[in-house]
Amino acid sequence: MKENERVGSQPTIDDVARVAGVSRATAARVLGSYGYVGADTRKKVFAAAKKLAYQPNQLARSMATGRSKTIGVVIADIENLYFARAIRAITDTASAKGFAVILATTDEDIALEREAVRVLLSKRVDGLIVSPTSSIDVDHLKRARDGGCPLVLLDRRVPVLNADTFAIDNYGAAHQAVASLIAKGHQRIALVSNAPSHGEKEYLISSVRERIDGYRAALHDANIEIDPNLVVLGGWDIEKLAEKVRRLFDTPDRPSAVLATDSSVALVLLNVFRNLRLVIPDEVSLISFDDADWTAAVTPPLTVVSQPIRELAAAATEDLIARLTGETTETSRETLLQATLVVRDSVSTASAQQPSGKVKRPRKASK
Amino acid sequence: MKENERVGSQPTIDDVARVAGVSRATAARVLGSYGYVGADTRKKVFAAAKKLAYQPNQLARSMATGRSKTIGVVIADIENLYFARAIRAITDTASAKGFAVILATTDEDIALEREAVRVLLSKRVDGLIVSPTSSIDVDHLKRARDGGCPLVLLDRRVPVLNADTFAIDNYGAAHQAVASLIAKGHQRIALVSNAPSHGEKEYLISSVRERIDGYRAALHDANIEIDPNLVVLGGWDIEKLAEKVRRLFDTPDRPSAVLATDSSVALVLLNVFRNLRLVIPDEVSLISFDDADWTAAVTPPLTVVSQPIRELAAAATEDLIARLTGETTETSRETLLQATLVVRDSVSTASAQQPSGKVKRPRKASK
DNA sequence: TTGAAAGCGCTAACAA
DNA sequence: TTGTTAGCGCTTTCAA
Repeated sequence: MKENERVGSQPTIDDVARVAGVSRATAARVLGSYGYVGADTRKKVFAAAKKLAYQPNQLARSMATGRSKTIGVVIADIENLYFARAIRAITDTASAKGFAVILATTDEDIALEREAVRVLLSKRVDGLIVSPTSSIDVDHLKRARDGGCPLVLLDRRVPVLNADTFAIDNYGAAHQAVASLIAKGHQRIALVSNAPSHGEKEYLISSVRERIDGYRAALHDANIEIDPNLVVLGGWDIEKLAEKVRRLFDTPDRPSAVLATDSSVALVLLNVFRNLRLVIPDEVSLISFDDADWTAAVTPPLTVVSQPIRELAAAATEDLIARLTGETTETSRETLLQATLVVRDSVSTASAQQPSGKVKRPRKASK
Repeated sequence: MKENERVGSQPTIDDVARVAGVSRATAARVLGSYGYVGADTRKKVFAAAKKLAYQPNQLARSMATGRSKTIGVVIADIENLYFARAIRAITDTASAKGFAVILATTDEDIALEREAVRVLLSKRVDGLIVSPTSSIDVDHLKRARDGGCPLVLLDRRVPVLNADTFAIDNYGAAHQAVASLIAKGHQRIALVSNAPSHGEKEYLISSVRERIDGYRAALHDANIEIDPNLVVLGGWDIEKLAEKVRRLFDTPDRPSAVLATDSSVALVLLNVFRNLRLVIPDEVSLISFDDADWTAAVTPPLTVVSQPIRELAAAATEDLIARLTGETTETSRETLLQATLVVRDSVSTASAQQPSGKVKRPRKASK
């Protein structure tokens, strides 16, 4: 213990100034690297700072400048690999630019999302990256944005918010996937998602809505009649989803192919198919969104729609930080990245599939 | 725009006080819910606060109180499901207690870890949860702790730090897994990990070190000679690890069973085995740490060591917050949770395994 | 029960 | 080039 150090507490800029024999303002100038400072004054200050192991207090700095060098990230579920990758890209990009990341998780619960935004705002994050749970219930986001907190949307679009948006071309991706199925002769193609089924179409998160639209369009383009029963939505409830899927596939005129909107859904399907003793791709073909690391390791390796989520998230973060730094166009823009179909072995031509002992020809359909 | 609101800026407690017609101190008392305040004064203040949509500035509050209601989490890689689950449990637990979480990722790079700790400290987090990359290079952690920032270790132990630690009983878990393999008649059992191979044993992160110890002990207990070549370490490099594994298994006297220290390693093994056309469990048995969601979906379903990481992380967070709140014993303690072996179908009895056309080296032992 | 005033550690005019 | 000083928004003695 020496000089003016008080026990326990960290040294402040005043301590540094005193040890260096200069005024606080001067010390602040060299430590904050702004303004003019004489060469040897600077040296003295640095020496003092090192001697005291001075670490600037970001909190105080934030108070004074009004900027916290922190961004808030609001996302549904970090255990979902897709979001985990996003968060990883965000933290990497942010920390490379000197920003820290406060993470909040909502579990697709709008109340939690609202609360998360409130907390982040109270911590005075400089900006927000959010993947909104609802396309409708966005007042809290609007307020944040209007209150001066730059907002960037990731993965999901909310046009009314008029915010910079970074998303996948979900329509195109689904269209392409379904078209590839059709090209293989499939006609009865299902789409399975974890999203909520209740409420109006507008309530669906944009990614799922767009995938359904792409799915429909592809069928329509091929003059295949659309059977609404083939779109199954789970409402974020894995058990329920599994049950619905089981019912759909436990019939003679079951779909011959299915598109899963994310890898956790694919897992559910894999499970159901195993229980039903349906073999992929001989009896049912499968394409899933998300190139999760395990999709290539199962038997057979899964054909997937690979989404460039890392690039997307990195771009979103850079955009946000650019806005924070002021280097920005005023108008909000939307960035759409293309997904790519990674063909592996979970799709077969429909004609080669086993009708599993039943005659395929639909009779008077029994519901 | 009405009254004294300034454009853009958020209302402060002074605004509330003015609108309510009381002093700032009084307003602060009711908004911060401390001290004595008259019933109707309180009502007036609340009314004013609601009218202005007042949101307290946590930054300012932190400055004044010296506590930020934020904890820092330093972890290797969020894309690893194990850590993703940990982070999820941490954020859930923390936010339930009113704490936010700043996340930093190190990629097992000690320099990044040091930098992350520095940044978190400068943001004045109230406490730190870290899963240290090194058992040796921990000065930055020691300094943080000594500097008055409570520190809790997660998943990995560093005895010299003398910090509260929450970890799995890795020794026991590995011992049990290997013993179960031995009980099935396996003798040549490999252990494969992603951890770095260079340097001394002490450099290994504790989890892997302990698993290796448990593995050795189980072999030793069964009087099986230990072959150092059967422990392969990858150095966080997936490609290199795959190559090493390929070499190990592309020989006639390849191991008949293998223990993977995490699910990403299992993925590597699955890949290598597929290329080598080794079928599980007929030709090689596999047990992996981590009950990742996909492990039950592959063929065959994998026998795994399920680690209660969520419980562990939640307990760590609660412990940290308890320390922050002062309800704490002075001494540091260690919490060890048991892992459980989830038996599925990736292990067969050694005698049933195909020697893949080669004559098995004659051995006396057979129990 | 309330108010006045002194900080928390830093930045940023404004003077010197 | 450097120092003085007034905040940032809140908490918290100490008086009243």
